[in-house]
Amino acid sequence: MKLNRTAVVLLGMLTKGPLSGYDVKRLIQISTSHFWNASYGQIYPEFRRLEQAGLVAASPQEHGRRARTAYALTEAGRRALRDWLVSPGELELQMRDEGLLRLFFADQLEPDEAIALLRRMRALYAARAAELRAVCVPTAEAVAAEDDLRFPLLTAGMGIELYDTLAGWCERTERELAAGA
Amino acid sequence: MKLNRTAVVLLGMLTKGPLSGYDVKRLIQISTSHFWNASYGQIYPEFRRLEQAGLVAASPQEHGRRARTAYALTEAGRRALRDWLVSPGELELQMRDEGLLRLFFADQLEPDEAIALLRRMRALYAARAAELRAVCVPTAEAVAAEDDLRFPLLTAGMGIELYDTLAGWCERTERELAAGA
DNA sequence: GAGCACATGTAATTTGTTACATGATTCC
DNA sequence: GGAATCATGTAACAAATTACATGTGCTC
Repeated sequence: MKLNRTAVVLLGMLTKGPLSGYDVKRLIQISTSHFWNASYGQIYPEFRRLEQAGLVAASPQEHGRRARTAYALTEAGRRALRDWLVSPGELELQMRDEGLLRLFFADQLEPDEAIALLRRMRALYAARAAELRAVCVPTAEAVAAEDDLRFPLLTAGMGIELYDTLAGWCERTERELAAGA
Repeated sequence: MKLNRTAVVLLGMLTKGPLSGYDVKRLIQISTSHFWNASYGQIYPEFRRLEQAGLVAASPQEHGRRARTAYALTEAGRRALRDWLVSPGELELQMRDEGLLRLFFADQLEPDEAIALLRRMRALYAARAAELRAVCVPTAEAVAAEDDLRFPLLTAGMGIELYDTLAGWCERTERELAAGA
């Protein structure tokens, strides 16, 4: 079975223990969403496909009176994940930044409108950096105890550096534009 | 008519003059693709929708003996673009970085495999930075002459800074992991 | 007992990629 | 004249978002 990226995220999240679709979505939100996101509409169907392929095992549970399905990684699933992690080929790398898209066409705007746009962008980057900082604090403590959050902490750190860089660039560019106008 | 992002890219590219689908694709490749991409499968159908909405006007041309359709921005199109550029709401911001995704789950890897991954990532970031530098050189000269490439040059500069930051982070992290192992 | 956050999922739609088909032009 | 590249487009498919439907438990 050829793994798509959603499948990879699901399998990867299960390496720490069984999870439901909802659990995974919540984990993604605070961790990988900054570089790879997935919605319910992808998660639940993908779990079923993975089960059919034998890469995860469903274990129906009770949650109040409501049905709930948690999935556990199988040995085949763990192997498939490892194989994917070391597979060769182009690493997909793609960004969608509506702020930059607007800025690219900003010669259609008045100077003050362009500056206002840069401020909006900066606020967004700063907010993302703050989010990541918020999840990093408890994570850093947990890493001291056990080591398996090391790489999540690393990627979060990269995100912080990235967003800080972007916010800084906006600030400088705001000043440049203000001076030029 | 509600503009989707592909429509915005098309209208924006036309502000400098009439273009065919192929022309636009080529322009996107060397400019916006770093923060907003579009494929032929989106471009050609979107041009037809924009024409039906009266935001662009088709002018069939000869290109050798082969048919070729170039589109020009109409006044309505220019207005729609401007309206979108100043419209409020969340700015979409999303990244898909397969390298980071792999790194996030790298506790499933051997230390040297993780380091090899970081090297692959760094090579990719460096290549992207180099691409952007290559288009910046001629652009910077053109800006000196006329001013309407100012914002494209600005966004390219941001891209360079971004990719340089990421490449630098990889290099540092490679060293850290090597020391820790 | 009304409202809200938590929780689980599906269906419809939109968006985006990939593979294909075709022809013209250029360079060797 | 053969291969590579430029050029124009469509159709099939895959991926992703959004809106919806439903129920539970908590708090005011």
